[in-house]
Amino acid sequence: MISKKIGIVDCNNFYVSCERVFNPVSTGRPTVVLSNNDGCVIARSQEAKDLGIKMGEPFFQKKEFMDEHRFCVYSSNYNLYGDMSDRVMSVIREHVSSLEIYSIDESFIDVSHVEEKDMMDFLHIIREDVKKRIGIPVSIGVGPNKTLAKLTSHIAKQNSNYKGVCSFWDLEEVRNMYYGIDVGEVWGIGRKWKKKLNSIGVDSVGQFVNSTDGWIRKNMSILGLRTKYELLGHYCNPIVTTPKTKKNVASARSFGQDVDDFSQIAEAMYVYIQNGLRKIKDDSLEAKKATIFVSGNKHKGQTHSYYKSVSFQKATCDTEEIWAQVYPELRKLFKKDKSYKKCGIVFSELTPSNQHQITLFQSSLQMVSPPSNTEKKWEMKQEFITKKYTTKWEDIPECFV
DNA sequence: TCTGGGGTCCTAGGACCC
DNA sequence: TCTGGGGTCCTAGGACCC
Repeated sequence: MISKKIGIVDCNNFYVSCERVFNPVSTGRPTVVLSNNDGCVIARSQEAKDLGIKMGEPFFQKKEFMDEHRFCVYSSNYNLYGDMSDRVMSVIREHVSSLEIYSIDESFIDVSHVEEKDMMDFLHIIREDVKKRIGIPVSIGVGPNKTLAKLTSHIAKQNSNYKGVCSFWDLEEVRNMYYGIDVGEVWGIGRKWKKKLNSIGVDSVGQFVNSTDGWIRKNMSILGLRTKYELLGHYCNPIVTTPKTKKNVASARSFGQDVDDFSQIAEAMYVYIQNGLRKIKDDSLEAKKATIFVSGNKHKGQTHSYYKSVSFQKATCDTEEIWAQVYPELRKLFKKDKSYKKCGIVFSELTPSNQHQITLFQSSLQMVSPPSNTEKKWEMKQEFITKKYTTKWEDIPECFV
């Protein structure tokens, strides 16, 4: 069997790095990017991490601290990050034959053709090219499979001597290193499984790979077992270069404040439907089913959450057609004596838009007019949003020489 | 005042059929 | 009417990822 060489290219502190390309003032200063509604921290610069800011920490709890330490704070700007991501990926693609975009800031690459002795040089070239042309720093880890590529890139980040790139084949005594790495660092082992493993005395990667197949299979399903075998060097999880067709498309948001007025919810839902449909149309898809939901503010102990699925007669991506069927259900879900913090829609049973099923009995739909504009209490808070530097003409930075 | 959003996969259990 | 086993399909829930 020819062994594979798989790499993971990972943008460092991606959202922060994107902001810094256009706001160099934040370079060197502790910097964070906030989730929608400026709710919690979802990206941190190294300086912010060093000051103890945690991933997912509520912003309002740290605001004062951040003011004191002269933080740069940004609302998330997904137009910018999405476009910067596309640019990073296309530079990487120039260097490899096979690339899987795994998330907005990560891609797996197949580098099986590169000799082990040449690997580090090869990785440095990619890293420098992305930095030079796009301005985004990346880390790269390479190993015999995805799980080990991820673990190797973790090792690279822990130790600055690696200068952001690390090859499994340059590491000595890998299996011994496993005893020094927390099992929770492994890709595929999350909080719950880590806790379960700890409870039987398994704390390190080394101990995990020595756990029995039976226990892992029973407690962590086939996925946990696959992770163990990848840590042992097997190749179980192939690179997927053609993007998988989506199975679900969701559009949901928390409101800027609690809302108890049906017209507000209806307007928000209408906007989210349009939002979701835009994503569906971009992929040339249509939906046969949609699930709408409304829910209370869980941080105020409100646990109410109501949802309802609607199956359409035929797959569609027509806003009015969907609204006509969703609106009456939304009306029924809404309870007058409750307040709500979030609503949304998940489209499922997606099919390519050119495959039209002929419907024999098309019942006529009672169209429902779109909601009229309200004062938009539901709109999300974005106090620190930057411009669409790369995707909107008016926002393109000017350069004075 | 203020606590994100969008995905995938696997499994157990219920419904239903023969 | 009662009784049993096995197969398939669907869904909700739970785990994971970023």
